[in-house]
Amino acid sequence: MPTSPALLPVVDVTACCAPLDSEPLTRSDAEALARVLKALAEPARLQLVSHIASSRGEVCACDLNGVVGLAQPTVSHHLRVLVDAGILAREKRGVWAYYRAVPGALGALGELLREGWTDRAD
Amino acid sequence: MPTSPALLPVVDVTACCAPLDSEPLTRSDAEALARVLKALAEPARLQLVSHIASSRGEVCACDLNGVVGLAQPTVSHHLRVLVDAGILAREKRGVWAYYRAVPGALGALGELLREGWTDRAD
DNA sequence: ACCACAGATCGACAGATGTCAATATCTAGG
DNA sequence: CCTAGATATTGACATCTGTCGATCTGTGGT
Repeated sequence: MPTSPALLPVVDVTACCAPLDSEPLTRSDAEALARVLKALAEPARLQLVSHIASSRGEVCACDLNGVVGLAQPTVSHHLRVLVDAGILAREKRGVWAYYRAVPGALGALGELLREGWTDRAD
Repeated sequence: MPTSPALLPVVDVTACCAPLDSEPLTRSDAEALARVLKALAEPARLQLVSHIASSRGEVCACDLNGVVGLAQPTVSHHLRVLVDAGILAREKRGVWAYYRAVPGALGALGELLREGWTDRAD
């Protein structure tokens, strides 16, 4: 296999813990969850993720440089953080790098937060 | 007025923005969202929130000091961050402080993240 | 081989953040 | 009023984090 081998880094947010309100998080679960949340908890990264997600499919890094008003190394850094967290996936084709949202990643995170808080009215 | 007046700080995460994958976040929306996510993106705070949420109802601060292995001022600091973010609400009765989860807060956040990522398979 | 360009990495720096000891504030009893 | 106890606030400190300029690493074309 010539090109990029991995396409699913996927941090296991879903495997991290129970719905969050069913039982208290252990320290290590909390650390795992915090790692992913930290990756998201930054305005520029939220804009990048939102831009990529709303365009459905992949986005060239060259387009992302313009999205937030930051220098190219900074954007590259933010994208790296998001990839490391399993939120985005990167594929390099030729000179260009394409980013896409990892399917289940943020969905699982959302579920985790939503579970017990939306309408627990019983 | 003697006692505590407000009981619903409630940061408007829900009013912040569209489902996140429908259109790119503006800078200010991203900043608002990041503020709330930053409050959550810390292991100790996640444990505190989880502990409070899983016990349904209110929890005395005196019980929370033991939950994470941190000094009392540190726990107080973390709780303050969570209250400021609209995730927890505090009510002081006598010498004791009771914390509870703000009903819609994290639910809305979860929805926001979940919306476009779970199974967008069309 | 060379050049031009896209993107990643490095090094440095300012500002934010988590932590705790010490102290302050407030409440309830005596 | 004074003491005891529970939280909150302050000050200091080390670490983490976002930012950018400079540089490195590739790829594609000539």
